[in-house]
Amino acid sequence: MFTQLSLALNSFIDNDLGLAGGQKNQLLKKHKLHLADSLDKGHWTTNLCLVASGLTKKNPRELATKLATVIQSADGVDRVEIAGPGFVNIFLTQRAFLQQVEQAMDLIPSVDNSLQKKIQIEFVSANPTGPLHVGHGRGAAYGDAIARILSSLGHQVEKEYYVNDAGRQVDILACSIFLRKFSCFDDVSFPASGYKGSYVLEIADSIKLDDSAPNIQKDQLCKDLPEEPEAEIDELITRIQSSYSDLWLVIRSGGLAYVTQSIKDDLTAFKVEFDQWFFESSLGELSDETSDIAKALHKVKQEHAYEKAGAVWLESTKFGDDKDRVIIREDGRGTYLSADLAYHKNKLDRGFDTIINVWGSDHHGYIKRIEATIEAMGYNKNQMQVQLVQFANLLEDGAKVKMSTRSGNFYTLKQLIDDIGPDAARFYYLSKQADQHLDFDIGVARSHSKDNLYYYVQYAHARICSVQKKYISLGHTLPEAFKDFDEFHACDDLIQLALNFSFVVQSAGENLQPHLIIYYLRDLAQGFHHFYNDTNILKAAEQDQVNMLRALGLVKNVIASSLELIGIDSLEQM
RNA sequence: GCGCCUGUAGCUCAGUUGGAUAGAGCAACGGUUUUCUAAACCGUGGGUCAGGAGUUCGAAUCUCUUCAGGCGCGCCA
Repeated sequence: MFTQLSLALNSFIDNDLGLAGGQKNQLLKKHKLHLADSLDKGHWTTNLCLVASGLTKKNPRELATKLATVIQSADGVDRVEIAGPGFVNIFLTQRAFLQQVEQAMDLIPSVDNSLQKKIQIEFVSANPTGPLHVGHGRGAAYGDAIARILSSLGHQVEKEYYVNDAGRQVDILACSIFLRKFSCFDDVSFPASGYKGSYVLEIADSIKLDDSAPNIQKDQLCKDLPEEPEAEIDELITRIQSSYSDLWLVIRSGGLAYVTQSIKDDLTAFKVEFDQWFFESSLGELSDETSDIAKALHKVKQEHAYEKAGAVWLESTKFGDDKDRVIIREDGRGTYLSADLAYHKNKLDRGFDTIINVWGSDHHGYIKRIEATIEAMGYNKNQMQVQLVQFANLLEDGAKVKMSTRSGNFYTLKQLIDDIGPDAARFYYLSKQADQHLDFDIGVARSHSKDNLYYYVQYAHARICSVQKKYISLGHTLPEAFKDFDEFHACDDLIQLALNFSFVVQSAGENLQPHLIIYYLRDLAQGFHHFYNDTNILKAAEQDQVNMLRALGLVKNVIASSLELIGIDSLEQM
């Protein structure tokens, strides 16, 4: 129906408005044809005449009168009303209205071939230095949801995790494991900047050494250390690397492998699977001229960099950054930015139309910088889109759950999943726009009470399943089409809501906002519960039963599909 | 100081590419079950959309400004 009505609108635009090309394009872009939010405004409604009146300087209601006659002649249109300042409300015949349900079976229309894009989404990308905590869960749920939504719309989507395995943080982890494995410190004197979580001990235990126990000179290693924590840990790393180089490498790679695997396991439990794990180390060494990182730096150094105080600076201010940035340190090592620059070059060279970076919102100051490096390398910064995800406050019965990483004592994502299940967790992570603060109350998520929106939605699905079962047990088969439906009105509101599904998905995809689906689910579930309480389906006239079951079949599919788009399984019974 | 984000009902938030009387959940109060799952439903009260000015046929939405809050501003990652 949408297509037919669009055609009618277009013919009106072409034949009756007499607009020049530029104005016409503006009109095509700005006007809307959408499902009415309430049936007393018709089934479909358009603001075309209001927008057109601004461009043609004609009275919107006069335009509407003309448009009404054009639409009136379209197939399936019962009547047309002009409302308010010039809205055109379109009422379909009941037959045409319900036939939309049959057409809606193909629930999500793919975008046109010409608009299909190759998209890469990079998300989570937490440092491999410990288990994922609940803060990471939101990024995981968000990235995975937009990946599902975009691919359902017909885009080609690849999910990637960037593993920072080359930096100092991993050295600190390796050092912490080393110190634990050989009990170099007690709990009190353990270096303040080391990782102190109990998982470090687990890793230490898991690493089996081939040789007989190595002889570690603890006194030598631990004496005369600097007071300052950062300097202390750096000094320890240096000493271990030089005195026990083979052992260091074994522990470092073993620790990294262990943590990476545990992150993968946690994500699997959360139903997030990545297509690609990209290791920072694969970009190579700066000293190796053939490496990706050396080549990328070479490229920007030629035109957009200079030397100052022994370091190499990128002229990022030329590309809108606040200040220039160091890319090669005084001591010759690269900065984090240099690795990221090479990583983004690598991503863009892989031929994606769009790369989406999902970052914690504390990184927002970094956006301009990375955009500048992308432009400095000669790419278009608009190919990259950064989506910020704000950290979630975890509450338990109204009180904040402590998340101290320093002590190593924190609520992990795995614990959350074990506690309330991956589905409820995903649901609540996505229940608010990603770049805004979220208060996530575990008590509510766990409860089986009416404050729990997750169960409210699932209950609607389960209730439909239950009615269907009962209906089948009475000897019927589920209808696949409406029957003699010209006068069937019992499910009008519900159907109107369900038909909106494909528009919601499109909007969620265009704006990268999965929370729109959550709110849609709530509205749809509400519409269903309302109908269900109002109507005794299995006591209705037989003809109506068939049609109700048909309508509920649509609603059930829409709920299940919506949930699937955010990575949640629908419940058949509760 | 500079930059980004936020301010909507008692609370938590939708609605922000300008559209029709600003919505929902919770909380409060009052109802609904011999009936397909009451994890549900119905009703009542509750708002200067932070304040002010502007643009427009029309502003919670756009512009300017004031106030309040959050975050970011390393040769860290």
